[in-house]
Amino acid sequence: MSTIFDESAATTRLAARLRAEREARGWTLADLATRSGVSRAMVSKVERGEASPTAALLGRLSAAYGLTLSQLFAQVEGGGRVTRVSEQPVWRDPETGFLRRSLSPPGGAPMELVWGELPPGAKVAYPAPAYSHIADQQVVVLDGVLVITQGNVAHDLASGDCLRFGPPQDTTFHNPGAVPCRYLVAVLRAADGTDARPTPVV
DNA sequence: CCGCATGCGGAAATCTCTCG
DNA sequence: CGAGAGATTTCCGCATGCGG
Repeated sequence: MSTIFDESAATTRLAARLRAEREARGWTLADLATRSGVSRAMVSKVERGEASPTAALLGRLSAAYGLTLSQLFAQVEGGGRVTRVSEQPVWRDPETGFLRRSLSPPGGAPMELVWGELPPGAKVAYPAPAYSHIADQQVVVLDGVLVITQGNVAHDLASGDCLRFGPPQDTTFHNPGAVPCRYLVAVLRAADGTDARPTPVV
């Protein structure tokens, strides 16, 4: 019985991706733990698929790699110009039920589209480093209401409203409504040529 | 308020690799 | 082949959120 997506398969693929990224850099678990601020034990569990990382944890790991979350979720294979909905990498935050779908076809384009669904009352927090490799990011709300808080500034968004993100700050997505909030995110990656040395994370 | 489930981190145990 | 060092996994306890 195939659903639109398979979350356990997505978790397994993400785990493999995280390990591959670490090994490609020649980092040990301790190296990654130091750079991301996540404990060695937790990194090990996530890489083995024994723990489901929260959005905040994934944000820290992707920042340590110098990748956006979209790049982390992107399938390595591919190259077509169309990704069918059944092929789009999906990830659900176990803590909040937040659903994230990478829409853009793989292939390294600097711009990526991401689909988000936030359950009623749900709140997802991303640490500032998660945005450190993004040149520009804009969010448009499709259905429901969304409150995006950056630093100590809250932006109330309703259907059709669009927010352009500022410089990297701790950011919270909150759906204060009674129905799920659906929104679209356009991400422009920072052009940072050689990524041999990711920006150190505070 | 209590019990349960889950994410998380510290410390200990175990495994792997290198060198003499 | 054995010792030592480093890397990885496992165990255990704490914190938090949720439902009854």
